[in-house]
Amino acid sequence: MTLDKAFQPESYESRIAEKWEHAGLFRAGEAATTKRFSLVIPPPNVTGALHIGHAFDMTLQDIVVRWNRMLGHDTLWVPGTDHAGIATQMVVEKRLREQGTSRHELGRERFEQQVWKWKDIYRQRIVDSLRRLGCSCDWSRERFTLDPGLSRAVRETFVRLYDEGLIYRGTRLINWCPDCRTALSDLEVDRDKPEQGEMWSFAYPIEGGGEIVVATTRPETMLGDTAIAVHPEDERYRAMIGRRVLHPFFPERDVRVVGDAELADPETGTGAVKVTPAHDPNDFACGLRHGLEQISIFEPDGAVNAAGGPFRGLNRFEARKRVKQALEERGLARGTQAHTLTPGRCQRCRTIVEPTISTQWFLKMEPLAGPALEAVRDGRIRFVPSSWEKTFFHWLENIQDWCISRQLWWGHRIPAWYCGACGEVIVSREPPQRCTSCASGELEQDPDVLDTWFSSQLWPFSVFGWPDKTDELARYYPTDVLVTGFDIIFFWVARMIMAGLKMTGEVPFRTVLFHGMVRDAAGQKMSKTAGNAVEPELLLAEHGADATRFTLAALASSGTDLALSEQRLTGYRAFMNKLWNATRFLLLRLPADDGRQRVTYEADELDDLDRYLIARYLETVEGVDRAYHEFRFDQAAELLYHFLWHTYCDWSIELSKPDLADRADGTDPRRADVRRSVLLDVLDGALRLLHPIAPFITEELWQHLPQRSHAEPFLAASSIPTAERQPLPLPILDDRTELIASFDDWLIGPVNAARGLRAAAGVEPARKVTLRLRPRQPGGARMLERYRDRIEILVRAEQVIIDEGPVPDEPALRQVLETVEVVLPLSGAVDLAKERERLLKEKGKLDRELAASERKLANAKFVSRAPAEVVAKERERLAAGRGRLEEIERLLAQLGTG
RNA sequence: AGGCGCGUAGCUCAGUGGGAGAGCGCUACCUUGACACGGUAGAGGUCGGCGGUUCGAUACCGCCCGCGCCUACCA
Repeated sequence: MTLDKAFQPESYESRIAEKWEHAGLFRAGEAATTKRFSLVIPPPNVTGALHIGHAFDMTLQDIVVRWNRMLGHDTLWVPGTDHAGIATQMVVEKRLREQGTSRHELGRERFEQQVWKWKDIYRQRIVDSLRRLGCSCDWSRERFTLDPGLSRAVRETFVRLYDEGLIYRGTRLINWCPDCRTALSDLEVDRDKPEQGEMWSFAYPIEGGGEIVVATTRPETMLGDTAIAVHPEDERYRAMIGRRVLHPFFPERDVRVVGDAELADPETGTGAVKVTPAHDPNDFACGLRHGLEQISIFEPDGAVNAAGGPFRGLNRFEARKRVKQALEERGLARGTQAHTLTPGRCQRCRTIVEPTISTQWFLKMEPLAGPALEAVRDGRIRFVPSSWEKTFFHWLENIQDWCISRQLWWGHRIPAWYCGACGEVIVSREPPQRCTSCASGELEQDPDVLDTWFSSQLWPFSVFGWPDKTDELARYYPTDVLVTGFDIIFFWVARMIMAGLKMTGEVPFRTVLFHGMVRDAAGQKMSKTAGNAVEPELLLAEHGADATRFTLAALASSGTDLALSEQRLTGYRAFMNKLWNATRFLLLRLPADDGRQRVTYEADELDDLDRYLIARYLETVEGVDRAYHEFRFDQAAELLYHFLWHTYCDWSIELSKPDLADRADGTDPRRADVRRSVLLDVLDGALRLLHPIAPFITEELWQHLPQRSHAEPFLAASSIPTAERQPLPLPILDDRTELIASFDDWLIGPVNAARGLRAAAGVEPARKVTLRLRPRQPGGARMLERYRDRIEILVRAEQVIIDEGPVPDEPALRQVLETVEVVLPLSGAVDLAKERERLLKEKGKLDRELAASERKLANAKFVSRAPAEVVAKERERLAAGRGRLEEIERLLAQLGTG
């Protein structure tokens, strides 16, 4: 059972995914554990395939999920998808257009069938991608927002909120998309780039003489003007208040000058504002204040309606031209000025939104916002990072009612019926048979559907069967954590909190982990139109799921956006290959046949290297454990990368090679067995630690390791080492700090110095050298003696002389460490000038450091006010530095004379 | 306009009141029996600027500059 020479993720990932699923590892409720851990997936839209942002979000979730599962919790991750009303309807309509038909031609029922087909295809693709990414969801609990159960939750919520008076039907100014032909909520209106426009002025003649000049960016709306507003204190216009102006196209219309301190600002423009109550939010409010007539001038598609008289039938932009033209012809144009403005655009189709008076369903938000604010303020819900709380508070404190009805065919139909006989509105969980008021059977259901987010906000409990009091709901709700992007903090997170508190009386989750957005290598937003979007499927195919996940985890630092680059991916792919080969090395060094177990060993059998490796491992366990606790996946990834590549491969494996080599000489077989077992146990532990981030490769490699027991058939279902609990029989060393320091001082330091000298002298890598080590501390010779053999290997020395005697005057390169003077004698000539330069550089650096130390210690305030240990440390630094300086000066003197 | 965040090596980013780190990239050398998706050694930074607090500031505070995001407004 050996491994391929290079790691090839495609050779095992799908096999492992199947094994996991077949074994039912991710089904919650199977383990009889007391503590449970649950979360719900932010359901991807069935609009299309998974994008890289999803892959990132899902990777973070799966890390949390796998980590919890390995902690022994009954872990449930509920997967599912979202119907995404407007977005999905749009893509399907686009498809229909390409096929030369339309939803209107098909009719509602057949159109809905088409969308369901679309949904089936993309749900499958999404689910496949999630599996491929390694997501350990409980697939037996997959949900879709239009499932019967979830639809029932939507109706239940609607009826309850209606009965309480929180949901109401009203005629108000709403955001209308003339292209999608539906109402939008405030959040679905984007204001992106400022655009160049004009401020165009024209005059309204005043009845009885004179004129009043107004400026506007939308001249066409003057067709719906019903007043001119001026500031009541504005001297220029005060006398005109109450006067009638003559509408150029509708002279019979009663348009008057009104005084309105809120709308009119004397500083802006001419100080006089035209008022179009039916097509502007501020004008609408002004209209209510003054009882103005609201004249809607557009059809749902944005064309001018009958109220526009001669301009009827023109679209908004054509109408603008023609209105301007007509006003010019009448001599009423009064000039133009360049003006930048940022029009509101439909989030989905980018069409400029038309504020329109319309009858829609609304949800009162203020009564819901209070408890949500409270839940975050008092810590029942924790935001990570907490900086998002302010944003959340600000939005909820200024919240507006939510327009929840949409003029779409794809979504949850509004559970309201209208009586054709008496006009009664009946809101009901189930379709009513007769009018509750007049008993007529002539009932018609509201044709509209609800905003998608109305159902999404119920997701954390609707997936568990709410409103029924199911066992699942009792066990897994409230969920523990929600992992999502900050871009939907208002759309989704805030609304879930409000809905959860309102409908269940409990918070929907205890912690919200916000992450940033995935950008391209240059830090630019990814978009299909810009052509810089990365398909997760391609990444998985090219680098494997683990390298992709590891990259995303490593870049996921505290909620900020991340720049994903190909270089990063290849780098971490190389790491996976390194890990693969380290395991391969161990497996190749195992006894050929029956002895493929890890022997048990006693703590006193461990040598210095075993103990050093274990010490570093335990250090890593603690760091990674802390990082997972704090959702710092970047730190976990970094610690594991460093430990596995550098500590484990570069030092431990390299130093172990002689012990594990097939040698007929007197190598102690017991020693080799112990070393192998330690290496295997530490690797086993490291694979466990890494598993939440890189599940496939760790599972594959772990399956190849000789197991300590068969109690844990899968790594995915095994336990993870923590600061408190070690699943492997490694000793908890209590002298870790000393072990590590000793290794660094007497082995790693001298080896690095000697290698540096080799390189400085230009010694060919293959050439063996003699190395002289002169301990500079008491007991140093004994320490060096301990590491002599290992130093010999790593420095490629044929001889290591540990020398406490007087300094031999030989041609050599030297480096003075705090603990050791490392001497590389050279049989050939030493380039004296070069060596002098090297030592001078070292001396220069030391001089600067010593000067700084001396200055500090000469400062009476430092000595008296700084903590004693800081002062002591500084004194030590000074003493050690002086010692080194003396040595270097001695060497320089020697060079000068020699 | 208000709010939030960022500015540290060529790039992407960690980090801490007590002489700055990582990954990648770069340079030189090396096909050594786990791995060239590799190894060894190196170069590279007045931690955005100016003030303040402090014995000591890259870190804390204030102001400024630059960048990004969010909310609001935009006759």
